[in-house]
Amino acid sequence: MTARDLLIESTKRLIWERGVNATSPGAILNASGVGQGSLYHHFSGKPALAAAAAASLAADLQAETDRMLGGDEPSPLAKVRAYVDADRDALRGCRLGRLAFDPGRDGGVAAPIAAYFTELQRTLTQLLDQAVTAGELADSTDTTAVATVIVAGVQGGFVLAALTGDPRAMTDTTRGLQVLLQNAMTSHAPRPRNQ
Amino acid sequence: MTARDLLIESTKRLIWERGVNATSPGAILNASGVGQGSLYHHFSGKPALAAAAAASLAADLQAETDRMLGGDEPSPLAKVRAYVDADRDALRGCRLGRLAFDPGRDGGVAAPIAAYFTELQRTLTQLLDQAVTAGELADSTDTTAVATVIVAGVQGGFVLAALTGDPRAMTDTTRGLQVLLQNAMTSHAPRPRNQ
DNA sequence: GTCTATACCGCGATAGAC
DNA sequence: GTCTATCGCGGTATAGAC
Repeated sequence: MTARDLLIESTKRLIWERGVNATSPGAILNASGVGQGSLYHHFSGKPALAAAAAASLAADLQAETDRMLGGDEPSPLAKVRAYVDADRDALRGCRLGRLAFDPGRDGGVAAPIAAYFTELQRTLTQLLDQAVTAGELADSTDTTAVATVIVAGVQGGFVLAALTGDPRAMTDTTRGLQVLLQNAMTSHAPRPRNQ
Repeated sequence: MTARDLLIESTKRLIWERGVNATSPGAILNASGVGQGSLYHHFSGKPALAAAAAASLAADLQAETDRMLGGDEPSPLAKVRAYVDADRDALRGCRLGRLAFDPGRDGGVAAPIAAYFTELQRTLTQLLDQAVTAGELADSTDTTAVATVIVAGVQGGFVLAALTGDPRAMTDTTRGLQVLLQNAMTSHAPRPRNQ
């Protein structure tokens, strides 16, 4: 493994554990076993290295969600349900979401993260639209709102689990999201509104 | 205002803006106009000051939610709906939730925050239980899951808004949560007067 | 109680040898 | 390309005068 790759891999791991701001070049050099000169040879400085690591993390997550939400096999709704129920290490936090309020999240780091979440929200909305077309969900379903609350719910599950130290915050949250999807299904279509 | 209070108020403001780890004693002294000696006279160090500020922030939020969820006037479900639709400055983040992955969130800071969220989740669950008893929600409602996904959804809305720079992430999320509550209502329940 | 002066250390980066 | 040596700066805290 080249020094450049070692630096990126170590930075990715440290960013997941402590965030960008709290990850120092010294810690990265320690973790990677690379000398200081290599860092500043391959990158202009810490911000550039952090940006490269963030882009790689975003690519990793993108690949994982693609594997879960792509393909033609299960129904659109089943894919969304699978995303909600995916295995998550609740206490470690989302590799990207945990950086939302990290002071080290400058432009270079922020861009790939924003792109990942925008794309995830778009993909889920499309799947929900397909589920409506396929008759899996009621016609009246607000697919944008449902897709957003799913992504937000998962991120908030990570936040609550970390804050309380209790991973059940995540499982309770995803159970609530499944209730939302269940009640949106056509067999349980919303009752007529009185008015 | 005493020096001690000035220090706590300035620290609260800076913690909201940058988090605990990225708030230095120097910045606090600058913001408060207090001398360095006063800080270390009233507090053993930065961790103790941060803990006092976190406790004060938690008390502020507790008072705000008490005002919204307490009293006997509106129905239990209407209170929960009001919490979901409360005014929020999405891009600034939740004063407490944004600290979930802050490396400076040590035991002294973490405890009052965890207590606030545990209590909020408990209160919402109770209100939802009352709503079931009152016939506002279906008997089969998983009140723990719904309460948790509401708290998590709001926190995740903050996260997504910050990550994408778009406050609509919060409004889309709360709309999704209202759909969840709407679909959990019983057909015979009186509808809330707002929306 | 509050102030200024001082100290120590690690962060982030540069210089220049090999 | 990689290494070690060095630098300036700010974070965090202590000392001691007033």
